[in-house]
Amino acid sequence: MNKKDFKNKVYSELSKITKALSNPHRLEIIELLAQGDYSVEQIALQTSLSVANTSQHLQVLKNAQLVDVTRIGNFMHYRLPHTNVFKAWKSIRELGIERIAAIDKLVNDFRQPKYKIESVSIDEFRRRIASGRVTILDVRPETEFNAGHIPNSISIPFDQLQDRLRELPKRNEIIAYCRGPFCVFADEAVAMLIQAGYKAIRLQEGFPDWAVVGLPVKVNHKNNYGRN
Amino acid sequence: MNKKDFKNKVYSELSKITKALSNPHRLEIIELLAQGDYSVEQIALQTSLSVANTSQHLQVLKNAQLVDVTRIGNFMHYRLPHTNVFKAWKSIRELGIERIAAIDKLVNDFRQPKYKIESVSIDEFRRRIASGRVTILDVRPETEFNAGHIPNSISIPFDQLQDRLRELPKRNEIIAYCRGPFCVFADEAVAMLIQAGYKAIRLQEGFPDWAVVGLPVKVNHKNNYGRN
DNA sequence: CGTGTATTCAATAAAACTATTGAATAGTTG
DNA sequence: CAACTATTCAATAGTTTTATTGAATACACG
Repeated sequence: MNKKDFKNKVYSELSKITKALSNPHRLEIIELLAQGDYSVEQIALQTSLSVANTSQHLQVLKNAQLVDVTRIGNFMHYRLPHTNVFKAWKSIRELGIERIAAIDKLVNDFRQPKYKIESVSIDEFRRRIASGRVTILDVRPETEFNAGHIPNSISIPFDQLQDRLRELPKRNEIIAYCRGPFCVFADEAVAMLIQAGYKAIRLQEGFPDWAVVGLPVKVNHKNNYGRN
Repeated sequence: MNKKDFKNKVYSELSKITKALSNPHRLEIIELLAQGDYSVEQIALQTSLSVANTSQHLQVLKNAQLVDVTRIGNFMHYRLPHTNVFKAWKSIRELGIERIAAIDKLVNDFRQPKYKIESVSIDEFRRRIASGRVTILDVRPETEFNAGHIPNSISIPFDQLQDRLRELPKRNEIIAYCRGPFCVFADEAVAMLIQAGYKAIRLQEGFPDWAVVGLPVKVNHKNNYGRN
C-alpha cells in the first residue's frame, strides 16, 4: 500500500463517522441518547419520526459505532457508548453556536420574548452552588432525572411545574436545567418562575455537559426495564 | 414557530456543519489547512484532486463557515478560521482512532514494519523537553515550519533528511513530529534515524495539536505571498 | 410451542452528493 | 486596457442518501 492509498483509506474510515453524523435527525438522536438509554419506539416518539425510519437511522449510527444496543425484554435499548461520542457532538454543537449566525438567531427568536431569559455557564453555576442560596431545578422527564442528575437538584418535569410551584423556596435563586442548550423546557420554566415572582435563571448547557467534565452525578436506581 | 419546528431548524443548521465534514477529501483538506494557509492549486496537489473538484469542496467548506478565504495576488488563500474548527476535527479524529478498529489496523499495518516506531503524547513530550537532552525535529515542508512550529525545533523536511543527518546530534534523543497522527513523514523519519544509529521516537500527534492547547508557537515571518 | 410485539429488512422513488468536463469570471499584471 | 491566469461556475451522469410502505424476523411470554 502506498502513501496515497493509506491516506485515502484513513480519511475514508473517518468519514464514516462524519457521514453518520451528517443528518439532522441523527444529531437529535445523539443529543437524546446523551440523557440515557431509550427504546426505538421512544426515540421515534421524541423525534417525531416513524419507527421504521428511526430504526434505519439507528442502524446507521450503530454501523458507525456511535451507539451501543442491548435487548431488554422485548425492547432494544440504544445508548451512547463512551463519553467520546458526546464530546465530538459537543464540539460540533459549540462550533455551530459560535460560527453559524442562524443558530444564534433561531435560539434568541424562539426564547420567550417577554422575559429576558438569562443563562449561566457551568463554571458560574458551580460558584453559585458553592455560595449556597440556590435551588437547582431539573425540568426533564422523571426517567431522565432518575438515569442521572446533578446532586441536590429537585426534579419537577416541566409539564408539572405549574402545579408544583410551591415546592420551590421563594428566597433562593432557582437555576433550571434540562437536556442541553437547545432544550426549551428550561427557558419556559424560567419564564414561568419569573412570572410567579421567583428569581430564576437557566443553565446554558445541559445535564450531559455537566457529566462529561467529570462532575458528580447522582443516579436513582429504579428497575424500569422494559419501560425506558 | 412551534417547538418541533424550532428543533428541526436547529438540528438542520447544525447538520450543515456535519454534512460539510462528511466527505473524506474535505476532512483531508481540513487537516491540511490546520498547518497554515494554502492556495487552491496547492490543496489540489496535496490531496491529488483536480483543481475544479478541489474548488468545489472548498466552496462546500466555505458555505458551512468552516474555512476563511482571502485573495493574495492571483491566489485565493484558504485557512481555518478558529481553533474551534480544528477542535471539532480533532475530537472526531480521536473518536475514530478510539472507536474504529479499522483505523488502528491501517495505521499499524502501514507503519514501517521493520522498526517498531514508538510515539509519545504531548504531555510526555513536554516532560522530555523539560528534562533537556532531546532534539526536536520538524519534518514537514519548510513553508509549514515557517508558518508555525514548536520552539527550538529543527526543520529538516523529510525529503532532505537522508542528506542532512549530520546536522542532528547523536547523543540526544530525537523526537520527530509532522502534521498529525496520520502523517507518515514522522514514522519514516524515525525509521531512517534508527537505522542510522540514532535514538528516535515520534510525537503521536502533530503541530496543530500542540498549538491548539495553547502551547508556545514560533513563527518565521517570510513574505511568501503568491507562493504558498 | 404458538402467539404477540418491537424491531428490522427490502423495495422503491425522490432528492442530494460527487467527479468530470469545459466554459466563464474576476482580478492582477504588464 | 488587454492579456493572462487562478479560480469558480454550469451541466451532466453516476452514485448515494432518504422517507415511505409493507412484509419479515426475532425474541419473550404465556
